[in-house]
Amino acid sequence: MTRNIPEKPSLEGLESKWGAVWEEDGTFRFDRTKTRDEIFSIDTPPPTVSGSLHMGSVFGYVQTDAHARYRRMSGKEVFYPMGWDDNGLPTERRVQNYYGVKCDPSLPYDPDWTPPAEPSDPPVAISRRNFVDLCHGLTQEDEKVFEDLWRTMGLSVDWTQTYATIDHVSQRTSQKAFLENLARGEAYSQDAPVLWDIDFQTAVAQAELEERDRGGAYHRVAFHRPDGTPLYIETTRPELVCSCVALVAHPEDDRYQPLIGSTVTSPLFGVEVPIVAHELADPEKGTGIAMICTFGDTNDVTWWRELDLPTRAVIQADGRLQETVPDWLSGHAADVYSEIAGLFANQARRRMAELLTEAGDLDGEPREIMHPVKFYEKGDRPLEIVTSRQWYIRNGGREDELRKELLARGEELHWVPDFMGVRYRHWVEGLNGDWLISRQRYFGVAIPLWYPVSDAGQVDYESPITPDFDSLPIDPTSHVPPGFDESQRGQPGGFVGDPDIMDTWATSSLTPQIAGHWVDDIDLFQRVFPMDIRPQGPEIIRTWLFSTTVRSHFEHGELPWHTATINGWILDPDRKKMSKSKGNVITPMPLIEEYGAEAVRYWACNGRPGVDTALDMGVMKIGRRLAIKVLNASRFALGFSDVDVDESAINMPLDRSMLAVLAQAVSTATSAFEAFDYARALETAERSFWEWTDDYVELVKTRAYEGGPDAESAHAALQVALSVYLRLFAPFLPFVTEEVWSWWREASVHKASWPRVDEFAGLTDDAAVLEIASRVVGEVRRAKSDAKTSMATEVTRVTLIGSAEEVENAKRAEDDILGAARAKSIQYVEGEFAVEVVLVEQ
RNA sequence: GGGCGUUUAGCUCAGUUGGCUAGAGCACUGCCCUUACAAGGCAGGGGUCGGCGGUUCGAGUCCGUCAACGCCCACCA
Repeated sequence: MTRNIPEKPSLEGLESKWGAVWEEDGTFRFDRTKTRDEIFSIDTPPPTVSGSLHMGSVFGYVQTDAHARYRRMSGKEVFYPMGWDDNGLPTERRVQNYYGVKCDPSLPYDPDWTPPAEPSDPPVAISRRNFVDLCHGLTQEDEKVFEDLWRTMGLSVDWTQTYATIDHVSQRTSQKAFLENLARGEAYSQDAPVLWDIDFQTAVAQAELEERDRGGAYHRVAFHRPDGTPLYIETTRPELVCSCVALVAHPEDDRYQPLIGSTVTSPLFGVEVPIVAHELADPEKGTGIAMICTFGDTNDVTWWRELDLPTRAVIQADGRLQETVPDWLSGHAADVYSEIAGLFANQARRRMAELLTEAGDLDGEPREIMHPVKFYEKGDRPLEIVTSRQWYIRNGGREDELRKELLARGEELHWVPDFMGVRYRHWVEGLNGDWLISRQRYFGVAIPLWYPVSDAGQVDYESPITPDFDSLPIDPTSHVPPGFDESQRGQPGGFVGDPDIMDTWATSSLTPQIAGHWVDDIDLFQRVFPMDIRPQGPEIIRTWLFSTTVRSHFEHGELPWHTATINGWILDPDRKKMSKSKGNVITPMPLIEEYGAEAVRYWACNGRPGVDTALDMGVMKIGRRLAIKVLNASRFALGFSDVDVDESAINMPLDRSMLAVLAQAVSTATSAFEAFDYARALETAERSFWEWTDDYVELVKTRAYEGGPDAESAHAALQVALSVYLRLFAPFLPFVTEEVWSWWREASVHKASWPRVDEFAGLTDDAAVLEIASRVVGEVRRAKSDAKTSMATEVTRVTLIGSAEEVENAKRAEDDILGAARAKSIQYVEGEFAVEVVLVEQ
């Protein structure tokens, strides 16, 4: 092929130019005829499309892309799909805000309804189906934005292999896997207290909790013993005195031991409650004796369950205390309760403090404290505990045997970096319950079950009716179970559909099965599963990584992937974690426009695996400079000939020495990539390339311009080296390397083979030749710099003082040294290394 | 309260199994339009490798301990 080298190569426009070519040519299209051992499969994280774009999104994906490109060049067929996580609460919340709507499942579907032009305030109530339609529509727009970003960044995903966690295949996969879990007894439902978000009005799982420090106050409240003496407890939740079912102290606490088994009455309400003993009661906290309410915190749930206490719940799903007076209160107690009925917990708390004070049962002023309070990670108000029927998948939180098996999976998984495995272990060891997967929300995969209704009108939750696999996905609120018809919905002798959806993790825990088409293309699935790598962020080890492991363990009896590569956090330039709440999120597009996609990629690939990395425009500038350098150096290296020069021309010691040095770099970069250390591979290539341009290129210049066979050797060596450097950089700088490749090669550099050391067989000489030549020229440059003169200045005489070996090696590159030094002659003296330079005749 | 990670030049970071005067880029200083590159090149100044204590012929690297920062987990009395 004839070389076609532009006069003034530039980075401008390369992203769109090559993005279009790759799409057109199907460069990254997956070839499914390959077998499992020939394939490298990636369980790409589906980004939450309703979330904000920020540099954190770019960071990990680019690192993975670099690795994918390495594997592709190494001869693997890379299965690199892209998913969109559009399922679930984040999308619902975005739709609510974007259009000013809220979902009211009691409303009928209105096929003609269109969203208001401006977000409506207050929100318009719409039917569940209208609401879900809006979610679908908006997520498609959001997905487009992400796809554009990924394409601009040059991710080498196969864009024909995309999925969305709410699409047909995902729903089918999710429902089928759930039904399999149910059939094997791995999924079950239970009516029990759960952590509950009062704003979203849904149950939440342990994995979605976070604790936030909130102000509270210890209220020292008097209960009364039969003889009237007060017994003080301390509580931050005096509004729950009406829900108190017992007081609890540690069994070995001498202060309270004599009271165990006796009763006290609650203040204001006069309810008689027992004093019980349990190890969980901490003698150090408060007065050492605590009030057990149903339910103020997860401790209460434990005590209630283990001590078999009655239930006296007043907090409703909306977070308010119920309006009607509870049946365990009457007379004066009922009057007191009416003071707090219908209030939110925090309002009731203040009122109760006043009432307790009036009654003389509050000792002193409430004592302000800061304490950790459980929140739903996406929520704004503290979680309450509400009893409700929910679906669970076993995860070892309640069974030692399963927990051990899942811990063993964590050991079996190859973690990069390895210390990330500890986070998995700690999470599994710390689980305190099974995985709650049902959510009382709308936009998600339905729990594919109906329940029979008895002739007496009772719903039988213990005998769910399941759909046929072929009918999946189904929506039990609109589809009818086999053997029934719609008129029997909700009727005695009929059925009801489960109104709940599954949590988003219940579906995204199946991404290998979804991307690999487990439900509808088992041939493809077997070619890609178990996947090679799962790249992801550290914060979702407890959710995504763990839940995917659980599902695969149950469904396939093996790990879903061989290796998990965990990326670090992105910190803002002040080294603070970027988060929306801090308002320091930096979006990628402006940076890409300013520095170019390759500069941003360079920055991302400079972050070490798993290491938190600060956003640094300085690093991006270096990346941009490197890309420009690649263009210019390539122009030089290819500019001596119109066609390829035969490698057999490479016979000059300096050229062969350079190739020996280059072979070293190839070896190092390759082993770095094999260890998933893209950053070291980049650093190796970059350092080597920079030395190549600074030293070798300067040394060879004079000879390269002279013509003749010695020049041919240089031309061929430059060409071989450039071919290697372009391929070493291709995973990191896909656009500029492709551009240069196209000047003199037919196919894509991304389909070229990763450089191998055996390419240099027969082309190398002692690396020491280039090394000594570079040192001598370096000393000459220093002399010129010290003399404050141009590097073009002629040198009268150079004297190299060195060992016999150094002298010998220098002699083998003497003409090149003289040319680069602009020297007329060089003399050699044996001794300790030094270079004497005489600039002008003395 | 526990766990993990980080701490190396003013800034952002390398430093693979312990081994010669600790590296890079940015920033700073000086010089240079040298036929790939002046939105560049060349050269240079700058570091008690967080503190303390060990192991060793030798420690940025291994061990102990303390501190700061970050993240994760932990029963809200």
